[in-house]
Amino acid sequence: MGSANYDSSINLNLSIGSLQGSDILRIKQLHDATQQSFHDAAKLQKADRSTEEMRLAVEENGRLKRMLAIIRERHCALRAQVLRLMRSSAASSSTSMRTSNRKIGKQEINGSRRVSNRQVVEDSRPRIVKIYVRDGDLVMRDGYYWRKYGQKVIRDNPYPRAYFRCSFAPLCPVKKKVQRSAEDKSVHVVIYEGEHNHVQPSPGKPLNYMT
DNA sequence: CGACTTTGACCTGCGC
DNA sequence: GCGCAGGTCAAAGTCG
Ligand SMILES: [Zn+2]
Repeated sequence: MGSANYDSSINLNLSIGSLQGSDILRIKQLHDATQQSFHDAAKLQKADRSTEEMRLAVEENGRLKRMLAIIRERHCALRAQVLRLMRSSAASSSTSMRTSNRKIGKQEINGSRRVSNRQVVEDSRPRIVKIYVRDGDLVMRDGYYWRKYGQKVIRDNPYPRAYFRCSFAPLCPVKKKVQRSAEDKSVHVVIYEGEHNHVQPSPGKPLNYMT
């Protein structure tokens, strides 16, 4: 069931400002543990196919599933918190500008893997948050409900840009644009615009997804 | 049947 | 004013 290359689909590297503390570390550890367990489970299933082992594997699978759900929920919560933080810190943008407004930590392609991930390019009054999210094929859940209301092909970009509106509250003015990076297909550029006027719906439950 | 996508048409700001 | 590019509308379609 679980595949050995599962790690490619869960790639939570949240590195933002000063928030990359113990939370991310903990999630990473959980993730690694899950990965290890997936490996073990796969090995078990392949090694011998006695029903006892099978039962154990199924049991393990259930536990792992639960663990994964927890991880996902925490990841979702963390991401929402990051968004909130960015928005609230954007409110006090009078004297102290943030770090370099341009490129913060782009990609340091030195050895093998790029570590770039999320960066804020926040600017302007009406709370615009731009996020570069890289996560293979993990569904992008940010804890809100979105209704798609348009899609356009942007010049010099082979991939279309999708327009979403927050549909949790009918009066919520928040909009969201999603578009893929021209070069790296695994990078989505998400632009949040506006501020929610309602509480966040239950995080981690059924939400929309897109690829 | 209601909520959401899809998709072409329509609108708008901007440079020429 | 015209044309283009980006943003939005809304009718028709899809799904549970
Ligand atoms: Zn909202």
